[in-house]
Amino acid sequence: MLNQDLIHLLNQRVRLINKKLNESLQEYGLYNAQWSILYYLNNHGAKTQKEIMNYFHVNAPTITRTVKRMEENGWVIRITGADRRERYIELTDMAKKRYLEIEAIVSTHDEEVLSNINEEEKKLLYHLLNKLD
Amino acid sequence: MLNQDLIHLLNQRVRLINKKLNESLQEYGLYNAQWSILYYLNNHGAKTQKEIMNYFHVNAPTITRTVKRMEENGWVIRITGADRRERYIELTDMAKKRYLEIEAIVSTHDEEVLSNINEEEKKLLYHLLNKLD
DNA sequence: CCCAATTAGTTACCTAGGTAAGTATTTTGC
DNA sequence: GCAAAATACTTACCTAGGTAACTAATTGGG
Repeated sequence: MLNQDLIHLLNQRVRLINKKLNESLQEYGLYNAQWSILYYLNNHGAKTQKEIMNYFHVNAPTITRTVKRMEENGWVIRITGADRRERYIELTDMAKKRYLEIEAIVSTHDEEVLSNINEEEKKLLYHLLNKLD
Repeated sequence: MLNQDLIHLLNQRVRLINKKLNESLQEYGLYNAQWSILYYLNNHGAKTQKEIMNYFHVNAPTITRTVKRMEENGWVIRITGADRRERYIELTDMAKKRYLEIEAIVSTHDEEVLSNINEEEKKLLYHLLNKLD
């Protein structure tokens, strides 16, 4: 088992999963990264970009961009905080309204991706991925 | 164990692995996707863009772009085949010369990534990833 | 109290992936 | 044998990730 092959496979699987998810989300004009933020905000309430950044372990410009697209498409609004450097990102009523419907679609996607893996194997996979440096 | 969490983790790990690899490759002006192609061509000889595409399960424009960058930086040359629609991509002497040195750096990276995982776990991880749809 | 350092976010520019539509060449079917 | 279909690649434009350098606002130390 070559290390290279394992990492290669990891990359391929993630590419395919995201491609498939994007196809499922297409009818909503949403993309995978945008869905992730929608999910996070719906379940944790309004957050600053810094908090979103830390949650996803992604750099600041990525959040600026993705949130901007979501704002343009009416999914979120940006509210300046008490600390006026901060921007709180909040779901719009439209986003809250459609959330469950979209979640159902994403859940179906996730189940398909993991359909050949049982609960124990999921735990194992999670455990192994967490061991990667 | 939520499906979502597992897929989320998968994405994060791949992001971090590629980020780290890019840092290691920076001194050569190479990026992860370019290294993958360098590796493939070194070990399999000159290939058409179609063959590279099929090997990596990636779309045609991605290969066009990445190969173009590699050509600009002197890593490969593109040779029109007998079928004049085809472009054979071939490593330059410079690329062949530096290959081993770069491979050593990538190997170190791969070993670091997998340092907490033993041989049996690697096989298991490989097996589980292959079960993803 | 004020100026330097820190922090939150933005902008500009890079690689890497995707789709859709186009060009040039080769194959195929009548 | 030629027109239609298929194939290899390219181009234009999209999202998503990265770094570096910037602005604006807040904090902290002398």
